[in-house]
Amino acid sequence: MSKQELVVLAQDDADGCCGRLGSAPLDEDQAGDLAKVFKALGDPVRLRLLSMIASRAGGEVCVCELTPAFELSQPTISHHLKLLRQAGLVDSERRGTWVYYRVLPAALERLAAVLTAPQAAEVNA
Amino acid sequence: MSKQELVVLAQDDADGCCGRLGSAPLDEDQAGDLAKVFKALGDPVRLRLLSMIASRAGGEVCVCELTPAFELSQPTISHHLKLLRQAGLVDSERRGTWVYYRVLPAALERLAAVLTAPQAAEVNA
DNA sequence: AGGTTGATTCGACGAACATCAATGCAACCG
DNA sequence: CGGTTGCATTGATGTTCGTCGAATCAACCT
Repeated sequence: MSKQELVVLAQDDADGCCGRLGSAPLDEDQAGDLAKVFKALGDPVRLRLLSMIASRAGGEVCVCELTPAFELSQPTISHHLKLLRQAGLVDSERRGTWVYYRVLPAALERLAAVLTAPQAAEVNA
Repeated sequence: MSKQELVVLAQDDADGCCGRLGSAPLDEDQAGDLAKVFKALGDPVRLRLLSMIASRAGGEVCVCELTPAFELSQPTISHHLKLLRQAGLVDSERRGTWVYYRVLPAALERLAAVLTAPQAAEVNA
């Protein structure tokens, strides 16, 4: 089920200091990978889906619970969930009849780290 | 120059607990506003532009320095900078002949906060 | 004023995207 | 087995987006 996720969220920051926006200009590859993830977040429906999954106590939400929360067709919701999966933000698991989605916290953390300023050299006040 | 920025990055978190993804499902408005910002980040060129601006020690970068860093036309770069501006991520100022861009750190911080998990109620291990 | 350089705006075009109806696949149940 | 329900995939369509060339605006400099 969790086939091809993006690597940018899984890498272990081996090269000293990753891809923080404020540390050094991103090269094309880093920017391309990161852009795919942010693009996945750049849709209201996907953001709501992600927040519905992330804010669930048990950590898991059934698709059967997500779909009726929107005034969109079932294939459309499925499509958005697929994009969130391919972005490496969530994972899914089938248990019997139903499919459950779960957030991959490491992905969100890494993304937040990218945005966190490394209080770069006195941002001249 | 800094005309219409999005409000989502400027609000002061008055309503108890903002729009953290893990706290509660986002409503349509929150999701819509946030999506605009993430959409602005969902392009490799804009990410590189933002990182070039953010990683600059002085905090400011001249457009004349950004444009030649890409194999794209000047209008295209200007367009991307405009989107970053409208997303409330950067601000620009004209000084004489040249225009300088600067990151709005609060915007990035707020965005990072949205992605930061509030270690919600025991993510059942 | 006229000319030059830096930057934004405009108009157009192809690519990518969000959406849906129809179909396909998987698991349950009689 | 055949029927039903839950979810994913396919194919098609209207919209948005990224890009460019051309035109425009802003500031400098004779």
